[in-house]
Amino acid sequence: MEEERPALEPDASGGSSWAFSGDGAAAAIASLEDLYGGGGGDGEGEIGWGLPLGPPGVGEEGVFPPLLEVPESSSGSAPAAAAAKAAREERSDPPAASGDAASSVSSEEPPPESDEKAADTANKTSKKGIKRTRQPRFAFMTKSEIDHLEDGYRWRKYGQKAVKNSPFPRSYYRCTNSKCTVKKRVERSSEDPTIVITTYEGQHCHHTVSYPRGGSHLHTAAALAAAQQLALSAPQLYAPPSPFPQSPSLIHPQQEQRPPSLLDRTLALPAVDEGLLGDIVSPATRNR
DNA sequence: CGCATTTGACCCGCGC
DNA sequence: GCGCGGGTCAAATGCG
Repeated sequence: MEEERPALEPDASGGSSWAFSGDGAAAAIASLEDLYGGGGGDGEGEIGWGLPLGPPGVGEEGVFPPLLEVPESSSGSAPAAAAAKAAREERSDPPAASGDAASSVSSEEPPPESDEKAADTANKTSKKGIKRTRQPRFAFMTKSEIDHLEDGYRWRKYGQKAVKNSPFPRSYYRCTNSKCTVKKRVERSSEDPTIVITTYEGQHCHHTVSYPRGGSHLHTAAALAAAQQLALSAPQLYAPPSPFPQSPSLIHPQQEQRPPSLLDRTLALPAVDEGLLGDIVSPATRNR
């Protein structure tokens, strides 16, 4: 099985390092989808998988900037939490500032029915009749020992929940920037505890901070952020009218002298509206 | 003192 | 109609 060597090959350099080959990307993802492959994926919104486009330079680390993001519109079922979230989000969401970025994002998503629903829900609660903007999501799979990877932004944890079918809890983070409505979910793969799945939701309406905490493992995580920005500006994926503050400097974070034991590779996954893991896997890939 | 994290409770939509 | 699962809030606590 040499030719079909596992996409992920533990590197001898640290045990947490993985060798990666072009084709491996797909395989890696395949394996992951195998982990979450729940089945039930129709070829709805076909999504491609991000392949390692980064130069071999970062290969050792395994940073894969390219990422996919999925329009939630394709999924017929609106996330239950979404509506609920919607109702609450406005609660204290300063549409003023976020409106800048959020609005641009919202323009790409169909506010229609889901919004209607949300509105309906919001209506019930009254005083919350504000339309909520659904932000695109980006999921990344990173092989790391730590859950919360530094990505150049400051996050505040606002919740943690146990995930069904997974011994690992899911953590919810929110950008500390009051004007930023970006959220992040972090959870570990139940199948492979060494893999951390990070899902970003929304776009930062500000630049990264200067790593106040000494951003150690910032390299890959930063790539995620960069990739996120890239994806947003990628015409073929999405073309938000308002460009977000890109951080070119993050695109090649290899300069970071990464800490001893951290992620070694990151895969970009499309996160669908339906959920995290189960949906992260592209239906197309699932079908394979 | 301010900020971040932790943890339990609550809310909501969906599926059965 | 009920139960389940997901997501968020808010009070309490700890740390720098």
